[in-house]
Amino acid sequence: MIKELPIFSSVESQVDFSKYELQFKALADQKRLQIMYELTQKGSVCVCDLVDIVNMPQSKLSYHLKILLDANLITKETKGTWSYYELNHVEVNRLLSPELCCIFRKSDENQSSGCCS
Amino acid sequence: MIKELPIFSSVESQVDFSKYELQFKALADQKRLQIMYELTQKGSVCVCDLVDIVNMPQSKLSYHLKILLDANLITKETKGTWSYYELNHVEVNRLLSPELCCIFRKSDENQSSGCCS
DNA sequence: TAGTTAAATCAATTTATTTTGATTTATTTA
DNA sequence: TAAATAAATCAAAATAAATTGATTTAACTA
Repeated sequence: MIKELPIFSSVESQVDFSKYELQFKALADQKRLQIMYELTQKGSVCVCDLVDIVNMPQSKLSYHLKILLDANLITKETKGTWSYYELNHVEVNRLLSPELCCIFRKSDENQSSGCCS
Repeated sequence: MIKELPIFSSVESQVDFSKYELQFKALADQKRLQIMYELTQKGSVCVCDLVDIVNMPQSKLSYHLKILLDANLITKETKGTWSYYELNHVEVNRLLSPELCCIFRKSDENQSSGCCS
């Protein structure tokens, strides 16, 4: 069996995937996906409540929220002592398929698109 | 300042995100994203060529290919001694946004959707 | 058959990420 | 003002993932 010659350029096609790496890293954890899911369900939630919802020690939750925030997948608004977090729907939609976005979309806000079977 | 009472159920909404965790973990690496990109560009590529294309030692490449394969993001076909890998477009499209999928779609095969500006 | 090449696997090391509990800073309430 | 609560941060320990070079298995070729 004779193999045809490879057609490759040793000039590396350097596309910068660093932003995606950061975002996929943030998504690559069940705990963080659950946090995102709960934010989808409940809208805006403060850390003090989220601690009970996801059943996590506060410092651990804070760590994971920071990773999601740095990846721009959630947003934060501080009111006095409390910090409220929300899903960044725009960025999530930019990244994930309509099918997947559905998981992070409340069932009563199914817009235009024909997803969410 | 008085905070409203939390409305949460301590009954954990256990959605299973394990499959997504696996897939996002596979995507959460620039080297693997580059491998996927090259498979998109070149179609079906054997490991022996890919070694030069992505400029990686063989055992390292093999390790990363396995992670992508286990996540069902690529497929493998063995012909004799050679193993040819391809992008699993169906699965990638199922997971990622049209915008993102464009990165993993050859420029001459832009179908229906109005993406790839 | 002997030698060569392709590609997977292995074990050891290195590097990165996560968890933990304590501390800190800021804000609020009594 | 003093005590209490919210949430971020820190350093250490624990876990997990990636890299390396060597080895192995299989298939091809001379």
